[in-house]
Amino acid sequence: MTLHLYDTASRELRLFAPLEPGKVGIYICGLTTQGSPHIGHVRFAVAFDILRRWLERGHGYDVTLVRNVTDIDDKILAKSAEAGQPWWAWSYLHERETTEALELLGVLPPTYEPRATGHITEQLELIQLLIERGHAYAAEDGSGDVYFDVRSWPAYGELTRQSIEDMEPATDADPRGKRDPRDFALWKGSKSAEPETASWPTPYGRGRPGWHLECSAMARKYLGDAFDIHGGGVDLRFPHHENEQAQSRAAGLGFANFWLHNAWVTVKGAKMGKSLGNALAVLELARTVRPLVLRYYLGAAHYRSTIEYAEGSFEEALAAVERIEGYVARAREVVGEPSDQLVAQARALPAVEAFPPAFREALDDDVNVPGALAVVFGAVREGNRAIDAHPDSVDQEATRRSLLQLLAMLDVLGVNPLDEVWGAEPAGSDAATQVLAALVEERLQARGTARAEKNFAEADAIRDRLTALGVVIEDTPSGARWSLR
RNA sequence: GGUGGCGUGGCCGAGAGGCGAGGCAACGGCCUGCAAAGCCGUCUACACGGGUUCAAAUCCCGUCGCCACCUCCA
Repeated sequence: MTLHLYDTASRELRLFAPLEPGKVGIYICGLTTQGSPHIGHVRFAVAFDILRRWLERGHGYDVTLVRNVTDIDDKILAKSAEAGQPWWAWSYLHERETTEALELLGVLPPTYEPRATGHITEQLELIQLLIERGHAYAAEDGSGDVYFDVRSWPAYGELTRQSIEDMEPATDADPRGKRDPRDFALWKGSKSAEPETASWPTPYGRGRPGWHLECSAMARKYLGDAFDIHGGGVDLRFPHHENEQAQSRAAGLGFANFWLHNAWVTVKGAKMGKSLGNALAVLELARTVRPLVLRYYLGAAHYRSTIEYAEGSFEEALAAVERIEGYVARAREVVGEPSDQLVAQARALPAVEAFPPAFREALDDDVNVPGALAVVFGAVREGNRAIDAHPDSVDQEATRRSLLQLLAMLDVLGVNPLDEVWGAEPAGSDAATQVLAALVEERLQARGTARAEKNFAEADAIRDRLTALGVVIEDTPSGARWSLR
């Protein structure tokens, strides 16, 4: 019961305890609505999905997960203009694509998903508070910009341990009405080239949200002045998270208790990016790689370790997934219960019964998924061994317990092959599937007859034919089993 | 210049002073008519150079290489 998480702010593993007993508030940055998501973009969602599931299933916390959508920023305005589309259409299109990608990967929906443009009032309130407290000012050049005054906040830089003096001055940034080049925009005055719809009236003139303020305002609204965990990708530490913390704390809010940051997905050592030409778009990839395999791949490494994508990475993940699925299928045959019932029972299992100590220890140790997977594979080996030991008289009750425990563990990691999110079972109830099953059974009977007559040429021909069509045959003591590849 | 991180077997990827994580691949064996799946076994690794210690992949010092962030970034 002692969960430790690596807090980026203190750079150490800290014992996690919620601010309010039994409840955990999490705010995550990351939804990209500038373009279609690639697997690097969605890693954060998988990583924090596992944390969220563990907090709920392993610790029984009531989790409120807020995942924001920053649906307006410089890039969205620029890209949509380039594409000749309204910025809001552009943003919403990509928001939907991202949501689709995350659902495909079995990421549980957040409790709420607030949009920056839906919280203008809350942002203006926060600006007002910062101005009153002497930490923000409206630009004196009449641009309508409002800046955070970094010199007025001595703690500025504390999250990433940087001192203002050592920072590279922003060479490309427009100094405009800034008192200090490192001051950042809370609010951006509308420019003449920008669409009318991208601005809102304020006491400082028409304008739109800066990049950081929306997170502070929305976290405050839904999670309170202080909340438990703030997450996002490593690259967001500075400036985004540093600025969020500065503006929230300067406004007198406690803000995040823990800062968690996930690492990148890289290709040949370089970060993945559309502009770099090495991006693997999730929705495209999903046409050739099963979503469950993608999910396994993205979740299998520790969240703070870089995942290095290489040729064959998905094949490896597939092999691992098939190893798990192989045992699940075997055990399910022994147990003989429908998968939805098994999943429900595994989910209803009390945490102490569901999770072996080694599994619990691994996830309690800063969400050590590789360690947890080692327990999973150990369970798979044990289970296979138990069935192999007495193939003719398998202990049904023991197999059932082992299977439920395994499913519970897989469920926490979001890679439960029986989970309905991965789609219908091959042995589904639709007409086409039933016809297929009947036809395959017929061929298998013919093969069985041929084998009984020791006509192996004929038997192998039938098997080869089915294999070529994508039907995998496995002989078991109780007869041949088939599955679709 | 500042800040943070990384270098582990053929590959991926945990661990963090003694006890061979795990997955994939390969090879050998069991099982099988042959396969497939499964099981058993083999491959005993920690960038380099010093140091501390009874004991270092792990701690300390140095070196080399790689990456991220420093106001667009998952």
